[in-house]
This record gives sequence, structure tokens and C-alpha cells, in this order.
Amino acid sequence: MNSSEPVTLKTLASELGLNVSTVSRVLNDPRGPESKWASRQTTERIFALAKDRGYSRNPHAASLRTARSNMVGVIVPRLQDYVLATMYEGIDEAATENGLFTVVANSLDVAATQRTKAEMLLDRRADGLIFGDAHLSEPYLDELAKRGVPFVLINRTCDGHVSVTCDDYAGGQMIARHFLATGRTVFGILGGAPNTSTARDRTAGFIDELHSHGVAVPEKRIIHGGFDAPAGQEAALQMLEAGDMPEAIFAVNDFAAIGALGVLQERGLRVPDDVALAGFNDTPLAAAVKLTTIRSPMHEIGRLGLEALQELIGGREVRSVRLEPTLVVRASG
Amino acid sequence: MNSSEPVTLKTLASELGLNVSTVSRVLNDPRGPESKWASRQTTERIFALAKDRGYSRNPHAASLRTARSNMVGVIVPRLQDYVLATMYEGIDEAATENGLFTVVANSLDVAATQRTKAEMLLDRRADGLIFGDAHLSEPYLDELAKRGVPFVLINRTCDGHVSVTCDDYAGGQMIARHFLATGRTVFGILGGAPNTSTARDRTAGFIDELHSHGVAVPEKRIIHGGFDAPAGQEAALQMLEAGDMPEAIFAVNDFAAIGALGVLQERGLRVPDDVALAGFNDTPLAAAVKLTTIRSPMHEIGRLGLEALQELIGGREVRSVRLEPTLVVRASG
DNA sequence: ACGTATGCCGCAAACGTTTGTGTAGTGCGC
DNA sequence: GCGCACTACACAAACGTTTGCGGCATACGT
Repeated sequence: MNSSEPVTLKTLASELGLNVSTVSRVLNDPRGPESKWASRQTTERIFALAKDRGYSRNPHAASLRTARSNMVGVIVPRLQDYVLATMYEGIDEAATENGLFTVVANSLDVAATQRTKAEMLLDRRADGLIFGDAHLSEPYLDELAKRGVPFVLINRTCDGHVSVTCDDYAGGQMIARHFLATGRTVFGILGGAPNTSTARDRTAGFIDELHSHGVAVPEKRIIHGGFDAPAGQEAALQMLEAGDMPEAIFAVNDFAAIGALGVLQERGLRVPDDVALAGFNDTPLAAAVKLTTIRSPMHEIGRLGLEALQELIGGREVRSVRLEPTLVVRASG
Repeated sequence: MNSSEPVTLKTLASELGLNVSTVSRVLNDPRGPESKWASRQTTERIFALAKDRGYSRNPHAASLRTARSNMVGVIVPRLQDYVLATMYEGIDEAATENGLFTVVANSLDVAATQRTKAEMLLDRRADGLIFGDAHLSEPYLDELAKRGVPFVLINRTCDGHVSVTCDDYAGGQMIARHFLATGRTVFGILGGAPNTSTARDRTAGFIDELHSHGVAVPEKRIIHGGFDAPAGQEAALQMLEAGDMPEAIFAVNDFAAIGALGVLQERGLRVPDDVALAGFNDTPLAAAVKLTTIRSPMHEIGRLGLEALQELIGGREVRSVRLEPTLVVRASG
């Protein structure tokens, strides 16, 4: 509440006529006031004084002593991205509940930056790391595993590492079934960044499901690029210029879908009458433009990601998790 | 690179036959290899060994000693919000360049949470705070100021505290002039959360500019609410049900504008022919739906916010900054 | 009456830095 | 040959915790 000298364990101890060790033990006991480290009386006096003086443990001193920071580092492609921002919110929520705190950094989806940021967080003594930007081949993650650094992946998987993701393959299948059920027969895909598991699995689910119904998607109607709106625009233009517009397009990401949507409408194509369109993730953006999409449990992925990391840090065995998505049908298809 | 024992100053010192103090001074000297704390020879040996052993300073020990964490806390209404996420990116970018790191927390725009999160960050010994969620009346900020905690506001102002913002008033004026220039005469406002400076100033700029051209906006056509899409939808519905649709609507936020846009189009109103619409901030969403809006320098606001905070922490005097916005005309108005 | 358990608490050694205060040795001016 | 200023280091005391090890009572069982 007030002035000068910071209040430390020593302050409290001397004022109570106790030793710092006793105060420390009582204050740290998970049983709280039921602590067995001191008499009922003493325990209460300690808590009372701590509260009165506004004591707060110095985390640096504690971390120095225990060699644990209670901090976890999070690396995402970009926080501006609603999807990753939401996952991060989930992570941070769970972290706060567990007395941890998080530090987040953008990698811009480039490997070198990912490494730089991760090492920066480790220099800060992060207890573990969460990556939202894994690629299909990740020498750096292999190296980290070898070094014994605890980490988990979210959103995207990578062989041999623990991850918490949406069942992207199932999501792709759902869109395929929906398109078939509404009578479409010719399909195109905006495939996103090909070196990510999300792009790969969503595409594969879509294609496999079509295939099992006797429909094939020719290579030329699978257009790769990025996950953002400009990438979607470019892909749509490419389809238009090829003069080969499918009856339905599956974009593996809402933003790419929105980008494509803009181009299609500008060129006078009616959505969904001339061409149906679906995205992936169900961002607010999708709702605003009436886009059919797959809702993925982004917040939950973040939460589970943190919980998995905590298990890992605690030295326990952890298995990857894949959460079920749901189909959201809107006006676009 | 490898195993077991962590490498500390002591490790290096004893291996070099030096005292830890010498190693510490050399390694910390801003002049780097030109350090004057040891002979040229010794300096080089120190740097070489540090690099070879992969030494990294233990920040907890350093912070314990210096009572500075090199960490700044950032509090935003919600990281999912593109606007705040972008500002945070600016903050973090500048922080990284200055050897600081940032921790961010959501306040959900509620005062009690803001306080809780801020205190949590201060418990973690943040050197200073940046608030992106200030309200017009902020007893907590006054209290913090009294306690001598260094902090700055971004995005929103609050009397008596240092802030870095967009010139919201000027932005409101720009929209007003644009609407007038395109021949509109009857206006409505989606005013956002009334207890924020952004809502107040954008609205005031709009109204004052109209007023100076002899046009008034009656109270009943100023609808308050939130900054998100649902709030915009509700406001638009309210206007529709009042049977009193203006020729042009200024929403003080892109998301609210998008929400309104959806409702208007659903009701068969043509935008901009029946009613023109403008938002504020120029988010990608705005570009995607062709919304006329005001571009605010969000990233730069974040950067300058951090720099201002650094000055404050350094004990220097700091003045508030207001950055100029620009008008972006698109199809909606 | 004696050993042993248990309750309650103190001692002191770390953890890895930073930094104020020495202090040998060297070179210089005179 | 003395004082003086440097150079190039070393010493040691913090910073605030956590935690292994005791230790002194009192209670309890036999």
C-alpha cells in the first residue's frame, strides 16, 4: 500500500520474531492456513502480517533458487492471426489457472526466426515451449528434443513430437460430404502452405472422401500458396484465368476463402449458385461474410496444449491429442 | 550445446583463472570487445570461452541483484481483437530491439480484471506497464500513478496520464467531410462504448465537423453499444425499427461497421446507394468487405508506446503523442 | 523412568549475478 | 628515487528465496 523498503520474508520474519525459513514454508504450503509447518496460532499471524504488509514473493529470488521460472514460451506465426491469437488466449488462460505465465513471440512462419525467438525464450529460462508454427520437416524441433527441452506443438503436427490439434483430416472430409450432398461434382482446392500439416491433412481428407465417392480432383485444381487473403485472391484469379472454374472450392483457411470470395464476386460470379465456397476455422470474419466453414476448437486446443506441456515438464508421458471439428453451413455453400 | 552442469560466470572464471567479477564486467560492457575492464587479450579469451561454452546470463540472478526485470507488462481488452494484437506486435517489436521482453494479458475491458492482471504483472516485477484498455474514468490508474508505477496508455487516452494514440477527433472529421463531399445530408452514428476516449473523440470530431457545415446529428441517431460486430448488428436493427434510416452511417469501429453492413444487406438496403457506411481502423476485414474507413497507425502506436514507457522508466519526462490517421475510401461509401 | 515419536521451529548453505572497494604492478614525470 | 596515475584485475557483500538438517520441547507408550 505504501512506502520505501520492499517487504521481504526477512521483514516479516523479524517482525514476527520468527525465522525466514518458517515464514517461507508456511506461505508456500499448498494447504494454506491448514499448513503443518507451524502452530495454528503462528500460521495465522504469518498470513495476517503478510497480507497487511502486502507481501509478494520475489519471483526472481525464487526462480534463482529453484531453477524454475514458472514461465512458458509460446511461438506463433503471427499474433495478428485470429486463429493463433485465440489459441494463445486458451494457453494463457490455462497457464494463469496453474500459476504459470506465458510469453509469446511471432516467428512469421520462418524457420530462422522461429529458432531465434525460441532460443531467446530459453535464455529467459522458460520451463517449456509451445509451438504454433511447426512445419512438416523441423530439424530445430528434433534438436530441441535431443537437448531435452520440453515442448508441445499446437495447431500443426510434426512427426515424432507431441501435438494438440484439430482433426484436420476429418474436417476436410466434412466439407467434401457437404459439397457432394448439395449436388456439386467438380471441385477445386485452395491448399495453403504445403509444408504444414494443416494444409496437408485438410486437403487429404477432402480428396480422400471425394475419392471414396468416385470423384477425383485433378492436380491442376489444387492451388498452393499462403493462408491469408491475398493468397486466396491470387489463387482465385489463377482459376479464373485458366478458364476452368469448379462448381465448389474448398479453401483450407477462412482468410484465403474470403480473399477468393472477393475476387469471385468482383468478376460477377454468384456464390454459391455459380460456385460454392467453404473455408476452415470459423473465424468471426467467416460469420460476417456468411461463409460455410469448419469450426475448430481453437481455444480448447490452446488450453490442452498448455496442460500437455505441464505434464511434460512434470516428467510424465504425454500423448498427442486430436479434437473433433464441426461443420458450419452458411450462405456461401 | 551439450550436457550436465549449467555454465555460469563461475564456470567461465575458474576455467580462465579469473574472478567472476571481471568476467561479468567484460561480458556486460556495452562496448563489447572494446571493453576497458580487462586487457585486450583477456577480453578476447573471455568472449571466446563464453561463446564456446554457450554461456547465457541467468536473468533471475541478474534481476535479483539489480531489482530490474527488463520486462514490461501489457494489458489489452482482448488479444483476439486485430487492432490490439497489432499494437501489441508493435510494442513487442520495439521491446525486443531494446533488450526488453513483454508479457501480455487480456482484461476483457472490465475494470476489476484490469486491476487483477496489472497487479499480477507487478507481482512478477514488471518494470512498467502499458494499458490498451483505459476508460474515461480510471481510479486504478490514478492509484498506480500515486504509487509511482511507470505506465503509459495506448489507443485510448485518459486525463492526466501519458498516452500514445491516433488522432481520433481528426479521423471523425475526415469521415464527416467525405460524407458531405459525396452529397449526404442525414447522418447516423454507431458510437461504440461511451466510456472510452476513442468513441468519444471519433464521435465528437464527426459531429463538430458536420456542425461547422451547418448540419446537426440528433441524439436519437447516435447509438451506443460495444465495438464488436454483434453491437453493430444490434445498432443497425435499432435504426431500422425506428424507421429512421440516415443517408450515411459512421461506425467508430470497423467491426461494428461490418456487423451493421450485414444487417443492412440482409434487409435489402443497397450500400452505398441507399445508405453509405464508414468504419474506423482499416482492418483487413474492412478491406475484404470494401469498407470505407480511417487507417490508424496501430503498429506505430505500439512502438511509440513502448518507447515512451522506456523514457518513463528511465526517469525522464514524457509527453503524450497523437498520430495522424488517413482516409481510405472504398465501395461502402 | 526411559525410549521414541511428533510438533514446532531455527541454522545455514546455496542459487548466479552485480558492484563498491581494494591492490599489485607498470610507466611516467621530475 | 619518489609520488602519481593508470591498467588489470581480485575480494566480498549483497539481492530474497528454498530446503536439508537439526534440535528442543512435550506427549506417549510400555
